Amino acid sequence: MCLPALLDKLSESQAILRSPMSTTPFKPIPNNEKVDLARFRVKDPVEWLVDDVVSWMLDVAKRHGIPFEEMNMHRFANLTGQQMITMTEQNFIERDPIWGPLIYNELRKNLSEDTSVIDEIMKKYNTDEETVAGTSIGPSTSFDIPKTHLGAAAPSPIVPQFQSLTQTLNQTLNQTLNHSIQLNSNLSQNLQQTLNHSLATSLAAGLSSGIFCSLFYNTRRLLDSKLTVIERRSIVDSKTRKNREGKARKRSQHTKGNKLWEFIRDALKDPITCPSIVRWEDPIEGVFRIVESEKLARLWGERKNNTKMTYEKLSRAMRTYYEKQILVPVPKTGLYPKKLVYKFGPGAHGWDNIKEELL
DNA sequence: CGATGCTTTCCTGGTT
DNA sequence: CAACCAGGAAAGCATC
Repeated sequence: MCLPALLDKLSESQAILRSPMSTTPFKPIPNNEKVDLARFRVKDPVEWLVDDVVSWMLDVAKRHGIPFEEMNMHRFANLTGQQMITMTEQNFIERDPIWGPLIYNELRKNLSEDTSVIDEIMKKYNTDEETVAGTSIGPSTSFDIPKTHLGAAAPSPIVPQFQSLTQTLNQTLNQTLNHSIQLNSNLSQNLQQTLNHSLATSLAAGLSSGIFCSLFYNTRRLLDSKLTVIERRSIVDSKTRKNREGKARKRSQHTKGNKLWEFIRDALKDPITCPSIVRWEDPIEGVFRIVESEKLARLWGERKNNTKMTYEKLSRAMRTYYEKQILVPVPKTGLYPKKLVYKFGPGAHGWDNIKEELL
């Protein structure tokens, strides 16, 4: 995230507000530092990052002829779309007494039908979170999950599928979290299994991706709030791995994070490249597909400053990962396309978001 | 400066 | 037939 860069943009935005939004996409390099002021247009509000929120607000200001400096932009500049969706009109007014209602209404306009359900859930989530915020965050052995979080709530318009899902998730979470108190070393794995379970269940229930994103996001926040410092430390300690002889592992080489599989993993997280160039086929299993092979090769070449990179060469490098189990063969189940599909293996890490955030 | 790890390049042959 | 896959061999390059 590069808020300073955004604020720099804001200071230049007299010009931005006068001229039409640029429709020229930025060079699709993952993790680049540029701020695409039009990117929010191609995303659902629920997917907006902090940059997107600010871009959107600039757009609102422009459309309504509001001098952007009159908006309390800084009061919104640390919010993601997901967080913004959870806010009430009053929350908007608190942040900007003058333009709050307008910004609130503009956001409502952006939300699709699906998000009315998300909204309902998130409102409930917020209520609970305020309660949680008032309690001690210190070490605790209680992992009680607020009932209203996960479905056993007062009557609501939430669809039956969702209620069923959230009940399942509630049970699984409680089981896993309580079990993890005794088995700290397995905490990370358990959490991951829990989330995988929730994902599998939601997919099985045929829920829309919007609802799933909301659920997944809530679950992550919930788990985060429940993890104690001690537990986090135990996870970090477990990262200090040793080899089979018990000796400390040699410090890894090529620490620049410039490995091909990391580049692809990061491309799968970047809305600039995913799903247009690479996309998940099955995020639970780590199965992904290369959509635009030559474009991906070009991007990889740019990253390595090698204009001669081709997909043939990139794929050869990919195949060397089978030995190290960074990639593993894609199951021939017929579920996936036969070409351009790969699967992350135990040697790869960080492709699972929850794992990434916890470690 | 050598060892090491990670590609990169080239290649042959097979599959879709 | 083009595009992709599999993997051997060797070279290149950055880092330790």
